[in-house]
Amino acid sequence: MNLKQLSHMLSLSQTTVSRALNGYPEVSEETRRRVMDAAKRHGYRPNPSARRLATGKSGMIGYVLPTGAAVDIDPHFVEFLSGLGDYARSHELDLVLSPADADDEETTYRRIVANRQVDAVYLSSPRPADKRLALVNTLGIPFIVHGRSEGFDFDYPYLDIDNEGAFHEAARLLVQLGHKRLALINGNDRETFAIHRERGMRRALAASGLALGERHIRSATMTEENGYRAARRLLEDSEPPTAIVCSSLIMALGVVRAVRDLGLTIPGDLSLVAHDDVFPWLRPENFPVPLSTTRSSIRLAGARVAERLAARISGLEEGARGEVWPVDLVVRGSVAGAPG
Amino acid sequence: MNLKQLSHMLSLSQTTVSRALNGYPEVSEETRRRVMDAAKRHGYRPNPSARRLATGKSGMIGYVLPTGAAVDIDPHFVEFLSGLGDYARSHELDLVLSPADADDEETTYRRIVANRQVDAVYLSSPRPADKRLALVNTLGIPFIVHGRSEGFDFDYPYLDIDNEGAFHEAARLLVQLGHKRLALINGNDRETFAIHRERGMRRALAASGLALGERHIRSATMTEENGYRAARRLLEDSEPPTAIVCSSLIMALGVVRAVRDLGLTIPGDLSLVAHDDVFPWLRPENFPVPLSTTRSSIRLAGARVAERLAARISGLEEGARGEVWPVDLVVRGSVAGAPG
DNA sequence: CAGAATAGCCAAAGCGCTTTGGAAGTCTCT
DNA sequence: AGAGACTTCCAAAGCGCTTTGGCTATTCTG
Repeated sequence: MNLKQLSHMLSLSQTTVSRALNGYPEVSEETRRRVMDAAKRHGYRPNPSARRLATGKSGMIGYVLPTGAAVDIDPHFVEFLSGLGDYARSHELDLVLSPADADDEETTYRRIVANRQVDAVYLSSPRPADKRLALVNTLGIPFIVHGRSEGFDFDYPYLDIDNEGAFHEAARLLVQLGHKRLALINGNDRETFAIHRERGMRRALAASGLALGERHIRSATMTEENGYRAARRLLEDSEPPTAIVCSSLIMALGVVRAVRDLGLTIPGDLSLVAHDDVFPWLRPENFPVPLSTTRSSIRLAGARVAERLAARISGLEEGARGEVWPVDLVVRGSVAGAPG
Repeated sequence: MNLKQLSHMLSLSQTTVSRALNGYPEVSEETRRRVMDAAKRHGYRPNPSARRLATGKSGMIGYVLPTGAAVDIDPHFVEFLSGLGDYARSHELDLVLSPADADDEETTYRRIVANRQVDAVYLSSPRPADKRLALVNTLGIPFIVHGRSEGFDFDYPYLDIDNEGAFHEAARLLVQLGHKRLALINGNDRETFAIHRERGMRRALAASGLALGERHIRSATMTEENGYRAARRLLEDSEPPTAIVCSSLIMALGVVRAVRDLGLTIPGDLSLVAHDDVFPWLRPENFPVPLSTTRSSIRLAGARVAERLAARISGLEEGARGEVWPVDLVVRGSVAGAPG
């Protein structure tokens, strides 16, 4: 069933039927109802390919997926996707993942924009002065950044959590508990979120006249192994920290293992706080010692990004609106007063 | 730059230019070269929307993503995706994720094939007599199943690992080590992979005159917490197992925690083997006691599925070829002879 | 060397939708 | 009653590609 058949069936022109279906005003209410009815009854669905060709709109949102033998997709991605899907489903929005060589995402961005494959894109894990962001901005396709960049002379729409505030609060709590030597096990420090977290922590320490020594910061991709290594390094130092703030639950697993291997205990010898993106399959309350966390559901963020993307596509949202979500600090058994 | 302009520029018809570009034989080699050159020089890229409308082919592969507030996307998905992306990238194949209500995926499948949004789809986590599989089979769109179903009177193309063989081997090893009371902590037992694993284990036990008691099988979605609960249940039983085979690394985390909580040790009191899909962020050799595993890279599977999907789209692969990958058994410190 | 086959090219007809630029019909106002 | 302003609909021109059905030369057959 296509437009031609449907309109013939109704003894109307394709124009009128098309307009009736798409809610244009220049068609009488009665006609519109008649058309709508017939369309529903015959299960008419406009052919998206044809519509695309005519309008240039695809009804899809895009994401450029960096790939390569050495590139691992972050498991956070899947949770974000859950949220995105939740929203997209109810709006018949599809998501197209365009895999790109991690060393050359630009070509792919240019391609999907030139081809008008998607109506909007989102970017994630931005870095300061991220090239992708500048590119997408000049290409003129609607977009939203999940996270933030820095160092641009233009504004852009984003959704981010208050990483700085979260780690500020976490550190402040630890300081209040009497800790003087804090350490940070961060994610990849070329990404903005990691920079913000470090900044938050430094600010909290500075407020009490303390500092975060260079040897007390470790940064690496967020795997269990890297958490372990970082913790070993820190704890075997001559001046080991009495509290660690950690950028991810997965790394925290490694930290816990290191603490055990060294015969130490949480929170007796070490207080631990980690950031929790809320995975269904790994929960901080189920750590050997329930883990204190800064918590923010990445899934909710996914849904919100989808919602805003949809709004931008339909012109309901404009401008460079930034949105920053507060982060909960959830205190559990893994923190205690500083030892000794 | 579109076809019209390009052909005008070459003083050729659109027909000829189109054919030259698409490798049709009825154009002379010299002309083809001339056309190819000009196309490259001017960066001509055929408009995919137009091509789609004309041919019905989209150059994308599809995946229907079950979503919903109560639905969690498996973290394995992201690893599979890495592999898929690896292959797809080099072939300019995009992947479109169509989120669907987990209770009604059928509508979405029908939509994407009716709309010809994708040239092929893949299914994952199939169950016995999986409706999606029957549906996709009758809809006539090229597809590949990642995993296997059972109980159909037709064959279908799939890629699966030898789950039965893997768990057979794992159990056999444990039996050889003298274990008599084995337990299985499985994934969702409505999925075929879980059924196969159970079958493999039963077969190994039966071969030695042993059996897998109902109380020694637990099945749940693969989270740390479920692993913990299952292990507690098993180990606090009046006849606790001396060895556990576990369907995932994430669940194994929970098992390890339970063992600790109960004051037991691995492998002294309990031998443990788990299946490892090879996550970059959680490695069995880094468990408190290095974990023995049945190992199969889900990422490689993703790449292979993409490759076969591409082959099916271009008609290079036909028929219902099933492909089953063997699984490595990797023995590490978490297994030992049965206690006392 | 006539007739058949083949190679190489082209005009035009789709693919199924949206949108432009009217054209008729109906009302309103002076 | 005629001019202007709406309202409601339509024919036809795209969107940019592929593909069908020829139409010329050129080459091959017997």
